[in-house]
Amino acid sequence: MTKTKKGPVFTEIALEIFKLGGLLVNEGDLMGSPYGITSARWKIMGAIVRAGKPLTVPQIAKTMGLTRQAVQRLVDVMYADGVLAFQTNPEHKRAKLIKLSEVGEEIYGKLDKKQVDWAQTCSIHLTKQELDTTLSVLKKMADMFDH
Amino acid sequence: MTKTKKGPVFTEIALEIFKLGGLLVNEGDLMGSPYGITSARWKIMGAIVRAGKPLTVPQIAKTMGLTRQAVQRLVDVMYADGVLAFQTNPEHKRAKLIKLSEVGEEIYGKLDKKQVDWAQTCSIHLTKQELDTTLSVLKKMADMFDH
DNA sequence: ATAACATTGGTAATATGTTGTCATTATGAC
DNA sequence: GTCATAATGACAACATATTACCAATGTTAT
Repeated sequence: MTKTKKGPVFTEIALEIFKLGGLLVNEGDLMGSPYGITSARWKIMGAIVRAGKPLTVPQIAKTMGLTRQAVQRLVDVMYADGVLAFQTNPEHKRAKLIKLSEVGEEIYGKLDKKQVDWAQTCSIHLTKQELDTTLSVLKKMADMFDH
Repeated sequence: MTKTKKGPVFTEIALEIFKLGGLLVNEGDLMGSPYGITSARWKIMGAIVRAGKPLTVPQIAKTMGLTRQAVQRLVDVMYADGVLAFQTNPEHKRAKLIKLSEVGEEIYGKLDKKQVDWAQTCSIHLTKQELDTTLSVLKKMADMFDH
């Protein structure tokens, strides 16, 4: 009896993550559309805000699990759109630090307020324990593949 | 006291799902690369196999949570590559039924074997209960946004 | 200091996915 | 049967992401 029933469940989880990824992008796009912000751009802003300090492009990429090229592209268009600002990096001449512009800060504030309400509403029918377990499992999964 | 601590955890879960989505695509691409199959194409094949019968493009899209256009594009190239085959639909002249070709069946068989081992290995450090709870939460989340 | 190596930015090609639009074919109400 | 409506396929424009490559800049070992 080497078989377990865990493998198939793991597979179902993977498929559900694929589906949910798309659905969550939709949700984010909807919430951000009044401000011209897409899910991808919102996540860039979030990575910077959550870090509590300006970040370089590779640092943002690392945080989000994306390639630096993908982040670079977004950062460039978001700078052009005026929601991000650059700051010279005292420790590195080439790698500029990225922060939110004043406009970006304002937009992010409104988005974040919306998002907090959204998350609270979404979690009404889920228990704290269920959510904690889920987050713990997802983190373990990410660690498993993160290298 | 209207505040709960569930919202922030829900938000963390959403961010983890974004990251895991990318990591899982990588895993699938790696496993499929010996057969020229990417994650996206593998999932199309999986949707058909798991249905147990040929499906139309919109049916595949519905199953996977994608738009029919995205699926149509993949189905067309996979037909050109010879891994999918068409079958006239007795109940609908316009919507052809899609099934795996013989080559597709053979490739899928090998992929599936690999994937079963992979899922079992991945779930070693997770309990059945953790996995069940996680799947349940993810499904509830998907239902929440599925309309 | 210099040489080897790693990091960063930039660019291009490709894959995946969305929205929007149009024409065609099915379906259903009457 | 006819007409309004829905579903399907086809196509285009765009957004997001990857890999691959090159040039420029930093870092480290010697």
